[in-house]
Parts: sequence; structure tokens; C-alpha cells
Amino acid sequence: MNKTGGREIVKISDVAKMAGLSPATVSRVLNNHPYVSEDKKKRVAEAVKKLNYFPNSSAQKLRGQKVDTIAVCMPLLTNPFFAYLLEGIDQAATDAGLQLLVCQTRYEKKKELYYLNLLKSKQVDGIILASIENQWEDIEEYTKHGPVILCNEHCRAANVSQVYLDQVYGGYLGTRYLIESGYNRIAYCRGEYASGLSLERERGYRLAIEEYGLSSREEWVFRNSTDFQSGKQVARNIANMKDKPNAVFTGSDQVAAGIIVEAKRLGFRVPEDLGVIGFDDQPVAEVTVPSLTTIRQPVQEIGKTAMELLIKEFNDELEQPKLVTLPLQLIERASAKQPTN
Amino acid sequence: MNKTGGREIVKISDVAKMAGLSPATVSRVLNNHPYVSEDKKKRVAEAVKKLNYFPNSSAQKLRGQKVDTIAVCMPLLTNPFFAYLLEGIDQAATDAGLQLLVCQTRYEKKKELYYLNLLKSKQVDGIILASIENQWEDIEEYTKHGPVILCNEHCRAANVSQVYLDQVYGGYLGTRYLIESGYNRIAYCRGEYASGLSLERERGYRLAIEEYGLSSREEWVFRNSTDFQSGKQVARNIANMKDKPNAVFTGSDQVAAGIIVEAKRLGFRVPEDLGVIGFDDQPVAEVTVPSLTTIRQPVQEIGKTAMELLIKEFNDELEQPKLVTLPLQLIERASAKQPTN
DNA sequence: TTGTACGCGTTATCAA
DNA sequence: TTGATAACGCGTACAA
Repeated sequence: MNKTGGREIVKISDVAKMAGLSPATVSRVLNNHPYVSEDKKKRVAEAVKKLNYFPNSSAQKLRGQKVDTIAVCMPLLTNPFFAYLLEGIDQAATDAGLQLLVCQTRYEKKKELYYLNLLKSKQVDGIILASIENQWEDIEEYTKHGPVILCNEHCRAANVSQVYLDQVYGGYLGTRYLIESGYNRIAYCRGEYASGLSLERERGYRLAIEEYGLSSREEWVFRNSTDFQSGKQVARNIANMKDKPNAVFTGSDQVAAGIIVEAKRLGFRVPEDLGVIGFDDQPVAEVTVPSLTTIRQPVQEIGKTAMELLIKEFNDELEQPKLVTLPLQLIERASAKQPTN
Repeated sequence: MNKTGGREIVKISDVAKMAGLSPATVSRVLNNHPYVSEDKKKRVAEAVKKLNYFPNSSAQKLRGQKVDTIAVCMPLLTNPFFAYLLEGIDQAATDAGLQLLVCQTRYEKKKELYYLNLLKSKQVDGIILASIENQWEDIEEYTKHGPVILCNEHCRAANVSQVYLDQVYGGYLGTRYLIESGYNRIAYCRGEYASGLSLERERGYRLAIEEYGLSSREEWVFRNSTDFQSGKQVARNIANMKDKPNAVFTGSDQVAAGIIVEAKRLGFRVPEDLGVIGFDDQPVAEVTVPSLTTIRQPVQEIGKTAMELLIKEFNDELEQPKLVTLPLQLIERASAKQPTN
């Protein structure tokens, strides 16, 4: 027995002493090992209860060489997309008895590297990256210290398991829909700062533009639009343009909602003067007026699949990294129909 | 040196050997102790780099008797209120170099107790409870094993630090506003299942009802309405009533948004036929049409303050538990004006 | 200023 | 079926 900060610390040897047994036997009882007599089991159980004993997790981790904890890196949890992604990850993690560490990179390279170091110090057994801030070459070395899974983001250079969507197609799909609805001057809002995901979506956007013989303008491509507020800013910027787009394809429903709210306030009619498409199909897509045409991602499934892949890596069930592609789907609502011109 | 699963494990003694020093000296260099010659510092730094050494976190934790990790318990992170709360907590935690463990109770008593046990096994140094599922008497014993902070929820019986809002007043404020706007048949949506918070808000609701000589009906009090979908259900229920309320006071903006969307679909005019008030003032409150009158809570500040209080407890800076009350504020928008009758 | 020796609490191995 | 022993990797009291 022992004291620290006024709190008593009961250890396995205390239990052993009280039960008149060795620590080894107590440990065996606690861990349900075979070959322990019922008698001793009972004596241990009693002592454990009497002393209010709990095994020290740090000691177990040191001894066991694993910590049953996963780091989940994402930019910001207040972005509902990532909240739902985490929810998917958490479901699978909880089922497997794994803890999750919150790792918000806040779009900072430094923070991402800091969290990757958790792997080196063995604070976590593995990492799920739901976003990538650094170049892959700077991340790669960390993969030597434990499994890293990419989810949501996709990186060709990375030789690790990945769960992702065809973002090029997503960008193409949304843009094409706008064009076929009759819009011809189409703006694009990039979700995150220079992420591969945004770039891919943008490629799809340009693909559609070109396929239909339209053209884009530099000022129609908005960078760093990630939330509701920045969406409002986009609408204000559009209002101030001489050469206005008549539709916007957006990287998130939040941004789209911000655009719709502010555009209406500024006198635009949606969808007549400005068509809007979102991404994700989150609850807010039903709330906007007009309701939001959007591209549904199976968010929770992405997270769940990523976690399951990670668990397989723990169990050496994967010969080599696995790439999983999940489908996306256009959800047609009112925000992108019938342009005026 | 050593191998596990094919990965080499470098330990402090390896560094010591390479630098021609004792592990103790290496440890001192690593932890910036005074009285180490520049010469050895350099030699250690070199060896560390050459061997790619990283201290093992579990060993440090075992030795140091603390883990620099906090458990944050909340029902569900996909509820934006809790996402923002966590954001506040995370800001303060990151500043203090503390890690956060995701603990979603999913409204289950069992899960909450499971997470509280992290304190006993010393997997976390402290716990922030952003919701309470169990009776306080069942939680109390855990407080012997480390600091527990209540935030958002308030519990009179609990002798621990708490950060909260005057929910009775919140309930009163919203209800009174509806009444003074001319509504006289007011329904109420309880946020969480039987939480103290919901009950307090309900008391405020009843206070206002009585003060103005109105009356409520049992069927006008909706239980377990926590998200957008359940809000839609509430609207459907109202539509099916013979004796319909003409206003609803709601425990969250999500629920309110669901009510507005579905009520409109069912032919109600908002606010003329049905006034709606939300809670939190989240982005979605600006998105609904009509925009949502709501009661603003300083969400992030609640979280931040809770974390700061926890840190003070770690440093023994608190003589006794501290109760912090934060203000709430009614934000007037369009969803609760001008009833027809 | 540096090194030796020990303890943090647990569990696996080996011998009985 | 049980117990003694060692090792997980680190930090620090104590001695030098």
C-alpha cells in the first residue's frame, strides 16, 4: 500500500497479501487464465472487493507493449462532417475495446506532426488520418512505428490502407448537374487548405466545365471555405463581382448554407439567380430554403471501415495495404434548378 | 535494443551506451535538468538522433504517476452543442499539454460508469462530465480517485466543481418570450432523457406558464427530443393532436430546426400558426426560415472554464469545489413572433 | 556534475 | 495448479 496526494494506491501485491496468495495467481485470476482453482478465485475476488483494487493501466500498458488507444487526426470537430466521421470510427473502436484520442490539427502542419509523434512514443497503437496537412514524404517515416490509415483523404504516394471516395467524380457530378440544369457560369469553393481532396474535387469541376465547353474564372474559385461563416463571405464576394457566376459548387453543406443565407439577404434569388450545390447531405441540407441539392457521402461508413482496417492491421490480417472506395450519390433538391438565363 | 513485431525498440539505455554515459544522465538531458555539462548534452542529442530514440510514454506514465490525459464524457459528438463544448475544452487542454479521450455515453448509464472507471485504473488524471446519466450517489465514489468536473449539467448534491448556466431561468426566459409575443398554448421539448438540466429548464417553463395564468397539457411535453429527426417527429405529433399548441419551446436548435422544417411541410405557417424557440444559437439558427429565435449559451466558454478548473484542481489551487455560473441571452429572430390568434 | 541502484505495478516464463 | 523471478522503460534519491 502507498499514498500519493492523499489517495491510497492499492496494488496487486496488496491483494495477494490479503488473499494469502502470490501476485502471479492474483493476476491470473484477474485475467481469466485457465488452471486456477475455484477456491483461490473466490479469495482473490473477496480481497479485490475489500481493498477496492483496480489494476494500474500504465503498468499494464508498459508490460503488454500496447495501449489500446488510437489517435484520430482531423482538422476540427465542430465541422459536422468530421463529427460524423468520428462517430463512425468510435462505433468500431468501442466494439473492439479501443480508446480514441482527440487530435485536432486545426489545419496546422505542426500539430499534425505533433500527433504523429504519439506513435513514436507509443502513446497510441495506431493513427487514423482523416486529413493531411503535410506532404506525404514528411509523414511516411512515422508509418514505421505503427499502422497509419488514411480515411476521407486519398494519397497516391502513400503505401498505407486508405478509405476514400472518388472525389474527382464527386466534383464532376456536382458541376455537371449544375450545367445540365442550365447554369453556365459556375464557381467552386474549395473545402480545405490545399488538401489533396480539394484538389481532386476541383479537377472534377474543371473536367465538367471543359466537357461542356464552358470556362471558369480565377476569381470564381474560392479557397479556404470550410464553414458557415466563410460561406457567407463567399456570397458577399460574389455580390461584389462585376462578372458574377450564376451557380456555386461547394465542398460542404455548411458553406452552401452560408452562401444561401447571405445571398438571399443580398437580394439574390436561389436558385434562379444563383444555383447552389453542397457536399455531404447533412441535416442542414433539409433546413435551407430552398433545400440543398448535395452529394451524399457515406460518412459514418468511411470512419467505421477505416477503424476496421486498422484492427485488421493489428491482427496482421492484411498482406498489404488495402484501398477501399465507397460510393457517393447526388441528392436532388431545390437549390440548383431553373436558372433565369 | 529489442524487437517486437518486427519493429526495433530503442530505449534510454541504448542511447546511454552509444553516448558513453549512464541512463540517468541521458534522462536528465532529456528532461532539461540543471547541472549537465554542455558536452554531454551534445553527445546525448547526437545519440538520440542517430538511434531515432523516443521515450516510451507508458513507462513515463507509470513512473510519473500521472498520464496527462482527461476523459470527456458526453452523450454524442454529432450533437453540435457537444462538439462546440469539446472544442472549448480542447483549447484549454491543448494549452496545458493535456490529451483528451473521447467518451460518448450514448445516454447509457453503463457506458458512463465504464468511463468513470478510467479514473480508477489511472488511465486518465481527471474527468469532465458534460452530461449525467447516473444518479449522483452512484458517481460519487469515483471522485475519490481523481478530480471530476461537472460542466453544462448542474447537480446540487455533488460536492465537485461545476460550470453551468441557470437553466431554470433559460426555460423561463424562452417561455415568457413566447407568451409575451402572444402565444398561449405552449409546448415543451425536453432535451435529454431525464437529465437534471432538462428538468430544470422544464421548471422554468412551468414557472412562466403559471405566472401568466396559462396552463399546459401532458401531451405538450415531449421527451427525448435531442436532434433534427426527433424535431420532425414532434411536428408530426403536433399535427395529429386535436388540441394543438401554438408554440414550442425547445431544448436545442437542432430540434427546433426539425420542427420548423416538418411543420411547414405539414402546412403550418411559422411563426403565425406555430412559434418556435431554440436553444444554443448555433449556425443552423440563421439557416431556418424563418430564422430561429433562440437562447444563446456561451458553449465554448463553458468547456474552457471547466478545463481550467480541472487544471486548478491538479495544482491544488482550489481550497474547495468552485461553482461557476455563466450567463445566457435571448436572441430575437423571426420564428416566434405574431401568432394568428 | 555524473553514475548506481531501485521502484513504479503488472504479467509471462519457468520451475515446482 | 501455484509461486518466485525477471522484465517492460523510465526517473530520481543517494552516493560519489
